[in-house]
Amino acid sequence: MSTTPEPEWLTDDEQRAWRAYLRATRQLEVALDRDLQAHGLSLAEYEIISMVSEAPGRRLRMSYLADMVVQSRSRMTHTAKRLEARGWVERRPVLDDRRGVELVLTDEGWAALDKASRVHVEGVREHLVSVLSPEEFLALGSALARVSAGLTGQPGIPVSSL
Amino acid sequence: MSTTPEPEWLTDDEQRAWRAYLRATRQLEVALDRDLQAHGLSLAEYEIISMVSEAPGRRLRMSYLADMVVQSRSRMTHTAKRLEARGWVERRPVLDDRRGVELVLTDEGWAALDKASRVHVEGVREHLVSVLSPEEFLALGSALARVSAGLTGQPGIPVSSL
DNA sequence: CGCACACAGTTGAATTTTCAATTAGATGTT
DNA sequence: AACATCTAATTGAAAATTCAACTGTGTGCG
Repeated sequence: MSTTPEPEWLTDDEQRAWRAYLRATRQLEVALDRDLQAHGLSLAEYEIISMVSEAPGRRLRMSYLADMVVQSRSRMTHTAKRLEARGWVERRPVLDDRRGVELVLTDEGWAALDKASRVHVEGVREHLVSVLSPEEFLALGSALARVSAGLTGQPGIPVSSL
Repeated sequence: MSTTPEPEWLTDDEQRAWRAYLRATRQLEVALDRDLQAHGLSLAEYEIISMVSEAPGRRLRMSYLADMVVQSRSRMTHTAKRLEARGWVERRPVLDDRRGVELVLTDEGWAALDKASRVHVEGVREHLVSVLSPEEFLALGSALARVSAGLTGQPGIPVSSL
């Protein structure tokens, strides 16, 4: 038998960076979530209705949304049900694809989003943007955009195939 | 009555950066979590035993851990219970402070961590580190370290007080 | 000392998320 | 047309997380 090859461990600097990443992203999530809670929604819910609000016709398909906000379809369904119960969205069948469902933002949903969005930007500015220089923030954005691209579409079986 | 002052909305660039942040961080979490699942633990659990393993005596207090990994104390308790049930940690009362409990990593826990850590670093390298230049990655780390510092210790009532 | 308050951790119920089917419709191939 | 396969979405139970209440214990102070 052969010994398992040692992976390339993180250097001290890298380790520090990675730990900072984990802690900061969680703290930020918690902070933003807490602020939104006061307006009756979670960050995940906010992201959903926020995306819907920007789409033409204020409507977006479940599966597309699930991909964008990185939630399982199942979770998307449950969350949509709750949002619907609050009267913030309606679910309507898609015309061309009879399997499809789209979420439509209601006026109440729009109003709720309007209020929440103020709190949200302020949080993002205060906790993230204002702490970094403008260049730093944009650099972070473009770095993570690349990370996201690398992670998109390649489910679990990255290599070999053919 | 007076109109609510408009908050300083994000510019298009900023908005893009922020969206990239949200999506990338979630995708990365999902990817790393998926890899660890195969070894029977979640990323959150991994972080906990990983921190414990580095502490002198392989032991760390609950409340300290909760702060480090950004989890509520309640969640920390539940998670610790599960880890204990798997035999990966033991819970022991702290000597000086009779309110305190510390988590001690068992040999089984150490073994599990040893296996999982390989998968974990590889994931971090593949999905994050390798996508960025070394400078970029370290810059991201230092930027987020500042974000974290800004978020640490200031619970919910940041201003005024006195 | 005695009291008020803060801190560490736990508990169990409510809520949310995950997980493993399941239904139904689209797509591609022969 | 008939078949297998894939995609969209839902369902309900299991598992994890949050939430609010609660038990002990440390701390500061009159």
